[in-house]
Amino acid sequence: MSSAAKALKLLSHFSVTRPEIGLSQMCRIAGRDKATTYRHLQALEEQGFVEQNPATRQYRLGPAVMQLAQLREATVPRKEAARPALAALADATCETAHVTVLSGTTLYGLCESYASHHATRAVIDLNTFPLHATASGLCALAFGPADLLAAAVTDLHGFTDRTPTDRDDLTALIHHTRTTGFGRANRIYEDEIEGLSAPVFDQTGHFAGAVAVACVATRFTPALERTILTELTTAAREITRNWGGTIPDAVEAAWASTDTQETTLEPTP
Amino acid sequence: MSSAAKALKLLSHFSVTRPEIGLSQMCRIAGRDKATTYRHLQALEEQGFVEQNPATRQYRLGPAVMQLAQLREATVPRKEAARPALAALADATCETAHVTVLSGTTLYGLCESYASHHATRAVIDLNTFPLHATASGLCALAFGPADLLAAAVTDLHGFTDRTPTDRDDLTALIHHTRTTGFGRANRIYEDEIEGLSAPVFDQTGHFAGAVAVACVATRFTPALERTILTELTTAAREITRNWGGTIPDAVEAAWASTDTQETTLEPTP
DNA sequence: TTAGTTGGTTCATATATTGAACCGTTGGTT
DNA sequence: AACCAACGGTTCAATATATGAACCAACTAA
Repeated sequence: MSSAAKALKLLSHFSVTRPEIGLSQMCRIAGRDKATTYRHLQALEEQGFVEQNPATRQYRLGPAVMQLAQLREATVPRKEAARPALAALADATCETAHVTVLSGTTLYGLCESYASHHATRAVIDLNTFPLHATASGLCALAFGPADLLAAAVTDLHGFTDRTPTDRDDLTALIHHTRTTGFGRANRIYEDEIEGLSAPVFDQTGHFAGAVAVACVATRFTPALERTILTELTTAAREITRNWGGTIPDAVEAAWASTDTQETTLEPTP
Repeated sequence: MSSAAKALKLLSHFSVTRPEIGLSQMCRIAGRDKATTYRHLQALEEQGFVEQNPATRQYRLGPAVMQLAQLREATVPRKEAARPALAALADATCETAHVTVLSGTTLYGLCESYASHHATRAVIDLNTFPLHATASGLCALAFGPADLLAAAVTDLHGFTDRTPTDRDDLTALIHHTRTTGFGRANRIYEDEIEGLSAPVFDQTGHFAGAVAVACVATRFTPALERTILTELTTAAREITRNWGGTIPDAVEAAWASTDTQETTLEPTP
């Protein structure tokens, strides 16, 4: 791995639950030498990607990322074009909704929308979504470029005892995703969360990302599932349109067949 | 310079007017070797900081920055806390308003607000603001940490024939900024733009950034200047409050004295 | 005092970066 | 069609650059 990549990777260790990280702590998290980590953080700080909290000396993300994000959104407006549909989705399902975007073989979170209805919510605290263990990831594998599967199987980490940890389990889930048009993560990432997702496409005609609902498992009923699936198709269509794409016929057909069945297919991984 | 820093620097060459950059073009802009640039772009792409436009093969900012920005804003909410005041400022002055934040010795743009009133507007297309040649920069030099001046004088690039290009001219402008409480960039960055700025402070009690108005020079009248100065103080106070800081007495005093004078001091650089 | 943190620094070692020269394509011109 | 220039991408020897064990100084808790 290039030195630049190593430095960049440090940024991925920040999260909502750990927004500030000290030098020693970062060494442990990243598993690298202290001197190296320090120099990398210095380089990042020089460019404004991190800054030190003057009170605690801990590092946190810097202002440069704000500016780059503004520019990215001005160049490729994805977030703004997804937000209304996402809010409507969260509102209609009373559960947490989010959108992911694919770049290369990595699935990034773009934005979330939390429903105000329930006190307990699914909180999205992921920077990159594991392809094999999330509903969005399954969508990517099912509808995205073929090389994703190869990337995914290099690390089939088991998050719960239902996580698909070998290639056959995973391909079964992918197949299910393709035939129904929905990604389904029934407690395969977290024990308490049921995830459902639908693919989104952009102007190139290729898979661009996914829109998903993360539902607290205890609230998950067949009725809610039907609602989520219906609303997911609406949201996926709207976001796809806003991103300048169209839903492929195969996906629309899959959705149509699932709608008529109105049954919960629950494949055992 | 570290290899990581070199790679990071590539990102700063993207701008609103140049959102996509090809490999060869990037080599020319960055003044580095093609192989090196290519590897750096690869590393950046691997981490999602850039992506290739599939149609043109040109590179543009990637989705990872969106996510980092979301996290940064969740950690240190600056943008959201500045936006309303900024919009009000742009609205009241009918000119372009923006907010900058200081990190280390670099002044970054945080957000802009454009007034809908006029067809010709000042467009903010800067990623980092030169300290010696912008109103915000002068605020930083006047009210920020002492080491900024040393950093500024290392590159006193002359943007217009009014840009202060030696240390004495610059210190005179800084002094003027300190006594009036406003940064003033009368055609020292662009010939057609008059800039006025006021400092903003955060919970550490130190200078955190500046709020500024960039006014098309032909519209700049003493009456408009008075309006801008008044609105600037309002905006600076509100943003400072939202950022958890307080305006130092010295600055408030400077503003008060400037208000009563109501004269246009125009120092010749 | 001691022992264990922390953020930050040094320097010899050797590993990872560098750039000139090199491909194969593409798109426009003659 | 042949040509040329510019493009994105690749190779490999030379060496500049990253690396990490050991080392500070400051701080905290026991």
